[in-house]
Amino acid sequence: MTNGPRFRFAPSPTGSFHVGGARTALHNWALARRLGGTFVLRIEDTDEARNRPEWTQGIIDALAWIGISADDPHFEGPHFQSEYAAAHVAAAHRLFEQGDAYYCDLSGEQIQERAKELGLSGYDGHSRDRGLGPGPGRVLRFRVPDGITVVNDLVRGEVSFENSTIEDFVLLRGNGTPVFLIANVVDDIEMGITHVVRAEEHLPNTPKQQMLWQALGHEPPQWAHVPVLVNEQRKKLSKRRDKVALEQYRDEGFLADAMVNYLMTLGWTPPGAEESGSEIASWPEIEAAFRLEDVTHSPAFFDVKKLAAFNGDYIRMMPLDEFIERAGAELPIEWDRARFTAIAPHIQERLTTLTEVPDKVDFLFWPDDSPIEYDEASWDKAFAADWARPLLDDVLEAYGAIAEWNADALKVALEDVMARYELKLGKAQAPVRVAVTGRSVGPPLFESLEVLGRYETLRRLSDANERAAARAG
RNA sequence: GCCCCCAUCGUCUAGUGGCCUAGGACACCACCCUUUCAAGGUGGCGGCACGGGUUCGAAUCCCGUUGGGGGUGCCA
Repeated sequence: MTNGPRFRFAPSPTGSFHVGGARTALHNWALARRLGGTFVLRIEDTDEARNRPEWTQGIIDALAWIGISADDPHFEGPHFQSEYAAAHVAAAHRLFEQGDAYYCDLSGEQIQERAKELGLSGYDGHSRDRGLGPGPGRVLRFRVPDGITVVNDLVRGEVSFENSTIEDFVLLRGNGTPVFLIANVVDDIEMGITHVVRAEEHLPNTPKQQMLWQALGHEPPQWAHVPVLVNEQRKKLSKRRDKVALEQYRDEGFLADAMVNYLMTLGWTPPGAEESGSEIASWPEIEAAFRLEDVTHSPAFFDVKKLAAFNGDYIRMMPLDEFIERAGAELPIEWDRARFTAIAPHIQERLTTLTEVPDKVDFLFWPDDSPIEYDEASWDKAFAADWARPLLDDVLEAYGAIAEWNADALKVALEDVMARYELKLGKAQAPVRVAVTGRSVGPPLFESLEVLGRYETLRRLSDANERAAARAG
């Protein structure tokens, strides 16, 4: 608990954690920490249709993954909106008693009919002065006052709304339960929230909420509406169409640091990016520099390609032992760790995500004497030239005679052979690589052979030789 | 329909009236390096939506147009 400004992040539990939510959480978190304030987590669980207890843990875990730790002194919560239901209702009743709200007994169909007749788009304020009291099936509506509501937004400046365009919105449903608008405001008031930083889609709600704050006798908070994240069609990222689950990116081998860094570059630029020629920035740097005033006003496309580029950078920046540990976790349990450790430095700079690791090194873990699965396209290309088979033959002989089985010796031996064919290393290594790994691309060849060992290397070379002979014949 | 927001390279952005012949990042292309593939280096392609103002001067200010997006529930 701190005395500074109080921010809040108020997701509704829906099963997976949206990357857009992660971004706004990060915004709130950066500000709360830098300003010596508090990040309040509130679970908006009042919609019973979509709410399960395990979703809450999912949110906490997701936040922890991106560095928003419930153990941090700047973190408060989780609070549950459902636990404040009595306060929501009480506030609504108070509004009724003050005359700021009134009951209405019109059904949805009736409202639509009236609107159609009157040429309006929504509720016409039919019950404003009918003096109805509470009763079953009656909703409580807020009496929107005349005038103009000006929302002061930290990212957009002043946004004004003509109150006449805002209909008298519902506070309490026919069954007496509160709706989001009032629940949200009452919670924010109860929790002493000073800054509401959320996605732009909430901007149209804001005048209504501001009126509620005022009617309830409080100064509205500082509002800030950050632009939404969109897909390639420029539509708001949605769970239905788009890949938005943070957990999914995590499972696909994306690093939290890369995700956080990338998310923060959407709508904002880390300091010094232009001078350094890089948008890579550590969280402390980001936290120290992030300001709502600097956030862009237009929606940003969530570009997985760029995320992947960041991820590759972050993998390369990892200390080797950390890389070995984390990449090793992606490997099948039965694969020999020492063997992986030996090849690890050679694959670290060749990755985009951690989950690619097994495919990069699998040839080192095939059981001895098992048949090699060749990629046919690679094979055909590597053995197309007529020198390929004789060269492989010579390499097999030369490697059989190698005294010290290490990368340098293996390279020298191949260079001796290829000289006879007047080939360059780039070409000469191709048949050897395909023979041993089954593919035309992979980690540096001689290091791979060193790790693979003499026995398997010779055996695979020999197998390939036979196959090449069979095909030639 | 109505309300609100937005508009710089394909994408993310820098830019707050002269420093802009518009800068960087991702992507793409070429070259270099090279043991394949990467990584790295160098270079290139590519943008201020349009039209009016204001001003000595506009990417930057104003108006309009067009185009996008969001909201418009007894969901959150």
